[in-house]
Amino acid sequence: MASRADSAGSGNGTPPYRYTAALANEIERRWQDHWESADTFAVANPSPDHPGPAGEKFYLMDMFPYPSGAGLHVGHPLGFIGTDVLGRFLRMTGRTVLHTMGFDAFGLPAEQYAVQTGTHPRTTTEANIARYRAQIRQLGLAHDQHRSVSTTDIDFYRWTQWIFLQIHGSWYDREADRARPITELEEEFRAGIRALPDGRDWTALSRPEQDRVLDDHRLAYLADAPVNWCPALGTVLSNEEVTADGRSERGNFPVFRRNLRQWMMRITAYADRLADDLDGVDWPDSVKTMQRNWIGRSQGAQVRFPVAGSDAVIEVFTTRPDTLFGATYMVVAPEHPIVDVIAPDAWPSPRTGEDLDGRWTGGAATPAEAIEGYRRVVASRSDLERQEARDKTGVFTGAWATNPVNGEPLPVFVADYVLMGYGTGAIMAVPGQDQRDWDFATVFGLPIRRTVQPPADFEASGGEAYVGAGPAINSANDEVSLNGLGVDEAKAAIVAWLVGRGDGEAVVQYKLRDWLFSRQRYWGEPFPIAYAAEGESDGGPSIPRGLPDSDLPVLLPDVEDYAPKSFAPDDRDSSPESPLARATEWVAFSADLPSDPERGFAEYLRETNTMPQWAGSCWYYLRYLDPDNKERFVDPDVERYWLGPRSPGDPGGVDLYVGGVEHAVLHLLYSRFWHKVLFDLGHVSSSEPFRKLFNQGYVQAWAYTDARGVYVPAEEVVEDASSATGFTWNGEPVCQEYGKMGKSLRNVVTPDEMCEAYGADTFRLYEMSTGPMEASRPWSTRDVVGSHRFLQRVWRLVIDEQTGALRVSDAEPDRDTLTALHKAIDGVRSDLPAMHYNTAVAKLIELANHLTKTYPNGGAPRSVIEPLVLLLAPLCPHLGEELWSRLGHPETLAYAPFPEADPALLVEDSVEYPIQVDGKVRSRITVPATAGEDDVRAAALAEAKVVELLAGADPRKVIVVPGRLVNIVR
RNA sequence: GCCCCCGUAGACCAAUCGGCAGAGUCAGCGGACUCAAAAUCCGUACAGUGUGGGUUCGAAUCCCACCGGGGGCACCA
Repeated sequence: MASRADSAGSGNGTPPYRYTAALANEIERRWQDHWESADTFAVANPSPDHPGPAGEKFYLMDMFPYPSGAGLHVGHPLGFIGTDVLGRFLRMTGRTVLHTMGFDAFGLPAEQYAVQTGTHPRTTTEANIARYRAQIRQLGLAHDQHRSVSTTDIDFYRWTQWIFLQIHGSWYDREADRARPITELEEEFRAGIRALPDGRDWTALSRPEQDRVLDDHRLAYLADAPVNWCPALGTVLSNEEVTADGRSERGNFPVFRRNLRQWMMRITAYADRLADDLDGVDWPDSVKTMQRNWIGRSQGAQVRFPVAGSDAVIEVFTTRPDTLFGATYMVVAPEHPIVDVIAPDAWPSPRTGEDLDGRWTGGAATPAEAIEGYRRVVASRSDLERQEARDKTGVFTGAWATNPVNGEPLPVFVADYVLMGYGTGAIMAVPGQDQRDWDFATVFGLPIRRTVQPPADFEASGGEAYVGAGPAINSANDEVSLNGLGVDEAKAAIVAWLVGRGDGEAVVQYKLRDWLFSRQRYWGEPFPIAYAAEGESDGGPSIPRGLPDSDLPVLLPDVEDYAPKSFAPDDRDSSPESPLARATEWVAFSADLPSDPERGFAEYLRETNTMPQWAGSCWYYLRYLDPDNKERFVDPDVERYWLGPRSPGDPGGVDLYVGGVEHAVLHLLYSRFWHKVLFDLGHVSSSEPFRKLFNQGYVQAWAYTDARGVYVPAEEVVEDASSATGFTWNGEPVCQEYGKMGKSLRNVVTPDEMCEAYGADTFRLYEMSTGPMEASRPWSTRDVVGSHRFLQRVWRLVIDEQTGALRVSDAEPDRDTLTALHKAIDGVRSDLPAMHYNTAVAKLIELANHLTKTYPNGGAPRSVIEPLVLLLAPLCPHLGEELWSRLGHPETLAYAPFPEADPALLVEDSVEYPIQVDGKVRSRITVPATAGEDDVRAAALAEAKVVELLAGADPRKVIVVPGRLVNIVR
């Protein structure tokens, strides 16, 4: 590495004015300073005295980074450089570009560092941000620095708290299908326009009772719900933060389901809109699919099965009501409360006369004993174990339910393949049409009845449950028959019948759960919420009270100890305890809260949880628009200008949002939800935050392990054909593997090293030329020199390496050179906006190579060199500015017009056509570019080799593809 | 298990509508410069597109099956 850095610098024989790393660094510093002092990339908002920038606006955005202590590696800036190239190109084509970068700075690592060292997380965070800013600055990114924000800025999180209060102060009106202020709901209750869900009279309720009714409707609410408790982290986590195998995404610690009282966000109210509105945004299909899967909408029916000898009714959700006649048993989740209601004291006498199947009872003396035993087994298994062991287990509850379609008795089981968290936590089991039910029925000796006719060879070829389409069979009672109907018709028919009898109805189910929004951490936004210290007048649970806007921001208090109470990773019975709870001076305060009007001036206790890291990232793109606004989170006119819909049906939003696909569900779903709440409440004019989303690829890297499997420093590994693995480190063979760049794999390369060794422009060019923006690609330090050589050639075309003088001439370029230039312009102009930077670079290299060859002793025409410099400038802005200024232009080229291709110069004078005979290239002809199809055909048929091959016979077919080829079929 | 994406020279990557497999970079090879080396420059070889079928005058491109790699979901009724 070190030797490469030296070699790219100036050596003894190096000409004095060569474009070396040292010169590049000097140029880059100078232009970065210039851009900063001239405020080149600042962009103004429209205002009454300033109607708005002239060009059509473009709001360009990167997913903002978390400023980690490790700093940037060469993988991080890939997207940042890509958006910068696009932004610079758009500016040169007359667009008004808003591009800046902020920091997502709340979160665990700074807090964990604080716990270890006692340093305040703000200190660490600010130092990391400063380092990031310096690293980003040296890359020459054209950001409007005035608009940069950090989620940890008090000025920023004040508005995060304000938005929380908006959400807390809202409810979802199903009829209007939008959120409305909770005060309007209260008014409707008071006026009697809207009935209370449980039929009580609003005016007869006490104030705390009224408040609890309202709390039940709020979009942010406290709930005792099963949450993901991570003892090792000492905090609860959202569903999205838990991996499929039941561990924390951060740290990979065990997570347990526990009932705890926590803040939730009613994102489920928006499930339909979040799914449907994906149709209107320009996002990758993969991300849309992931969000749709996560929301998991499915159409089906809810059906009620009465329990024999009891008032209890088991309600099930099914997507296949057409198979109702095939139900042969039922299953409820082990945690389902109805289990305790329906289980009889003793095993029922078997209906058929023989003894109850031993497999059903698990050998227990009573149903209660069997259920208790099974619950214990289930609880002791982790989510991971449950998924690995997919053998069906369960136990009979002793209860029988009645199938509403035919009155058949169905034994009711508990089994952990039915989940409490989905649907109603109970199913009707149809083994004939569902593989899971088939498996369970096989284990427990339950009957199997087909109600959909499988194909003829289905069972012969080993088919078990048949889940495909087909005519219904065995499905009729005295009133309704499904037999012969297709699946969809059968569903409609049976649902209509169920509805008529009051036994069920069509419903829609979602996998999406409400969003767990509180964390037991220090380094996050405090909630603007308080609870009456003396409790509620009726002695019921405390009611959370929103603080008035005038009390914002609620500042994070200083504390001695930043750590939440954490526990052994597998201590499932531990309970969370927030670090803020220990800041007793901060927690207790006196106030006269408007949200608690009856109490008057009283003692309150603050909420001691903090918000999750997602809170700030849910709306930062709005603050970029108006970062200094003291009155509002964003001025409505400013929001409408940058984000507003541009045509009917357009959702509005950021014009291009670039980031990794890892946020496909979490961040992108949460921010869409917040944005829609703000839209419903009239605070923003756009109904979606991000009109277009683009997922950039990752820079990956090779890593090497020695014989013990330990990672060795990748930069010290050499290729060695004599080694069995092809690589050696200190002479010892090492194995190559491919993965993320990171400290643990010992393969980190930093942009700082690259800037030092080659300059930022070389680094930018290299990253952009290694592949299309959406592709992941391996990092290869030794390849960077190729980009550097190209920039040296460009430099040499303009500047004499010996004297430093300009080498360009005022000569007229020849026709070939003009065509080469205009082809390059044409290509680059279409490649850059498509973010096909790799091919744009190739076209620039081609042009530079043409010029080098055509003008080997200098004197390339200024009329070609200047467009070349402008074409290169978005990719290599420092070099672009430097050459532009040396060519005699005093103004920055950041807003110079991007060259346009002259179509007349794109066409060659003549075209060479390959002549295929029967698909094989046999000959070539050259015809004038103006030749028509008939001329080309005639010329091809007259060609000597063709005449010879045809031997006088008429060809069967002659295909002329204009500009491409001729194919003659004999 | 289900769904999605991707397989092109030694490596990274190009190839409008199906139309001559090659734009560019690295590495390789040969040469110029040099006492020599580095740097720089010039020149150059290299694959028939993962495999097997199909459609077509013509397939990297479209269709089917399989193999390999990556990602997502995963007992969601």
